[in-house]
Amino acid sequence: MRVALDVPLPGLFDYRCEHSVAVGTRVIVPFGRRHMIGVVVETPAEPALDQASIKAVEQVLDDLPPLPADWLALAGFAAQYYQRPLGEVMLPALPASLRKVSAYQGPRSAGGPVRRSDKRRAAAPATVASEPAPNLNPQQAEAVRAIAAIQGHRTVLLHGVTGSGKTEVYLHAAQSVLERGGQVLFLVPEINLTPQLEQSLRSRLGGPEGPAALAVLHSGLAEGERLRAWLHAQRGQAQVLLGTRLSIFTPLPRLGLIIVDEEHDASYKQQDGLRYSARDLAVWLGRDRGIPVVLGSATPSLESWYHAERGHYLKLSLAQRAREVELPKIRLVDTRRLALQQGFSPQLLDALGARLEHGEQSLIFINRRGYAPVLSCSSCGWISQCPRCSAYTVLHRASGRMAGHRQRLHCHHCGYQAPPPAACPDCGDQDLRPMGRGTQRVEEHLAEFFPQARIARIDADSTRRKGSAAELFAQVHAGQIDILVGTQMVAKGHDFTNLGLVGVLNADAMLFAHDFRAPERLFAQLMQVAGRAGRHVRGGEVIVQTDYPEQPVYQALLRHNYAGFAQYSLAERESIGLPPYAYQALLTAEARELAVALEFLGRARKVLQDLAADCGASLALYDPIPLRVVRVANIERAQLLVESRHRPSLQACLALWMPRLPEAAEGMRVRYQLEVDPLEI
DNA sequence: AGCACGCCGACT
DNA sequence: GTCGGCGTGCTC
Repeated sequence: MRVALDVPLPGLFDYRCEHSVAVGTRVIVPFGRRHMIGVVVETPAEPALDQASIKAVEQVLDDLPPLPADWLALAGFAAQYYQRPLGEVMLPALPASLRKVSAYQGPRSAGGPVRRSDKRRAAAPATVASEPAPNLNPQQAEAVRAIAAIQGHRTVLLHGVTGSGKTEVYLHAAQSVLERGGQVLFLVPEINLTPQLEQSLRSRLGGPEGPAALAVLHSGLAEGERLRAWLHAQRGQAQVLLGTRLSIFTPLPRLGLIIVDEEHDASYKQQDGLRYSARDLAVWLGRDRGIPVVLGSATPSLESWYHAERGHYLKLSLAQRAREVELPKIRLVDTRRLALQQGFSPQLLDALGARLEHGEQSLIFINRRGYAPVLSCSSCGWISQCPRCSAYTVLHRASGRMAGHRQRLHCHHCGYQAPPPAACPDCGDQDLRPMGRGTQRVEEHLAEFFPQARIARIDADSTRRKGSAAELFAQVHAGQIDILVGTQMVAKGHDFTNLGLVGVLNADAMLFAHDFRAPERLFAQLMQVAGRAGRHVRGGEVIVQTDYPEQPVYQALLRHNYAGFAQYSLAERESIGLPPYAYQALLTAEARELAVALEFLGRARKVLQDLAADCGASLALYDPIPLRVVRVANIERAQLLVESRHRPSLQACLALWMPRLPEAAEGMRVRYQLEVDPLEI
C-alpha cells in the first residue's frame, strides 16, 4: 500500500500489510528510526519499490472510519496545486491526537469525548435566548431567493456594504440547507472577532426540534476541544461548522453550502507550511461537491470581483443599509499645507472635541504600534537599527504599571529588544529624539489635547495578555471610553453602538508599500474602519488625513464607490498584466549571505526557463531580487517571481520545476519555499 | 523535518 | 581519554 506521511519529501511511501486496508485508513508505520501515523492513499497490486526495502505496517488504526473520498480529493488537489507532498497536506489537517503516535490511545479514545460533549451540548441551547428574525429588505430577500434557486454548484459573490445585512442572507441560506438535512460550513477570518455571529448562529438556526448543532473550530482551541468539534462535524452530528481557514479540511459528509465571510481577508491565506487559500479551496470544494459557495464582502478581492463581472460567479448586491442609518460621511483632509499639531489636523481635533461634547465615542486608527517608528540623533542623523535585521528598531514605552515611562527599542521583525542608548553611538550627542508616531504616542498626545477624555489603546501590545482584548473592548462597549486608539485590530467586526467619528492617521504609509495590492488593501481597510462609524449614531463621520487626496483610492473612498475603484484597478491590472489577468508563483530563498540566495534563484530561474522552452509554455520570469527587508535574524532573503497568463501552463511548469530545485541548490547552504498565488510580493 | 553517524576541540 | 559542536545523509 502507498502511505502519505508528514515529511517534507516528495511522493508516497510503500508498505507491506497482511490484510487489505481501505484507502483513507490511518496506519502506524516505521519510518527510519521513528514511528509515524500516515494515511493510506493507494492500494496498488504492485509496489513501486523493490521488495527488500519495503517495511510492514505496524498497526492499522480503526478508531475512525476511513477518511472519505471527497476529503482525499480535496487534499490531493491542494497538494498538487500548492506543490507540496500529499502527507504535508493531509496530516496537519487532522487534530493532533489523530496524527501523532504518542497521542494515540486505542480505538476508544476518539469515541469517548464526543459522547460526553453531546450531553453537555444538549443542555446548552436552553440558555440561549431565541432572537426574532428581522424582516428582510427587498434586496436581501432577492439574494436569499437567488441562492435558494441554485441547483448543484454555483459560486455567489455577495457584495454588501457594511451594515447592509449580509449576515441575515447567510442565515437564511444556511437555514434552508439545514431544513433539507444538509451541513453548512461557515468560514470567518478570525473567530475571536465574531462572538456576535456565533451567538446569532446558535440562536437563529434550527427547527421545531431545537437549535441546530453548531461546532466551532479554530487554532486557539485546546486539543481536546478541537478533536471534539472535528469528530462532531465528521460524523455528521454538527449541522453547522463555524471556523477559520483550517476548517476547510474537515470532513463533512452532508455538506450542502459553504459560506466565506469577508472573503477578501488575507487571513484566509495560510502564511507558512502549506500556503493555501481557504477561500480558493472553498470554491474548488463547492464545485467538487456540487454545492453553492457564497463569498461575502463589502470590498471583495479583485479576483472575486473579476470572476463576478465575467459571469463566472453570480453577483448579488446589497446596496442599502438594512437599518435606517445612512453611510458615514467621509472627509479627506489634505495635510500638505496644514500646520499639524503632533500629527493631528485642526479639522480632526475639532471633530474629536465636538464628539466629546456630545458624549459620543471616537476612534483614531493608526496602523503602527509602538511609541515612535525610530529613534534618531538630532545632530548626525543616526537612526536606531536592529543588529540582526536590515530594519529600524521601533521605540516602545514599556508596559505594566511599574514600568513608568521607561522606553525600549524593539525590532518588529525578529523580536530583538534593547534599552535606548544614552548617547548617539556615532557622534556621542545626547539629543536622541523619537521620530514619527505610533499608537502609544498618539494616545499620549490625545491625553494632552483632551485631558478630560477617557482614552484607551487597543493594539498587539496592549492586548498581549490573554483576555485583555476582550476586557478593553468590553470597556468601550460599556461606554467607559471616549476615544479609542488602535491598529487594524479595531477595524474588524466590532459593532460600536455609540461611535460617531473615525479619524485615520498615516494612511499614506500603506500606499507606499510597493506591493501592487497595496491600494486594494488600503481601500478594504479604510472601508472597514469607516464602517465602525455611525452604525447606530446619526451623522457618522470619517476623517482621513492624507498628502495625496487626489489618489484614486481616496477619491473612490470618498464616494463609497467600491465598484468604481474595482473597475479602475482592474483596468490598471489588465494593462500591466497583473492578477487576476495573470497567475503568479513566488520562490523565496534564505541563506546566510544574500549572494548565495541570489545565486540559487538565478540557477533555479535557468532551470525553469529551459523547462518552459521545452514544453512550449509562455512564462514571464523576473530577475531574482532581495526582499525589501533583506535580512531578518541574520538570514538574508531573496525572491524570484514567475508569472503566466495561463494557469495550467504555470501549474505544469511548477510541477516539473519543483523536483529539479535540489540540483539548483547543490553545494549551497540555502533554504527555499514556493508560494502559489502569493498575496504579497 | 527528525534522527542518525562522524570527525575535531576543551574538560574531569 | 570522552562530552558535544553541527556538517551531511537517509528515511518506503
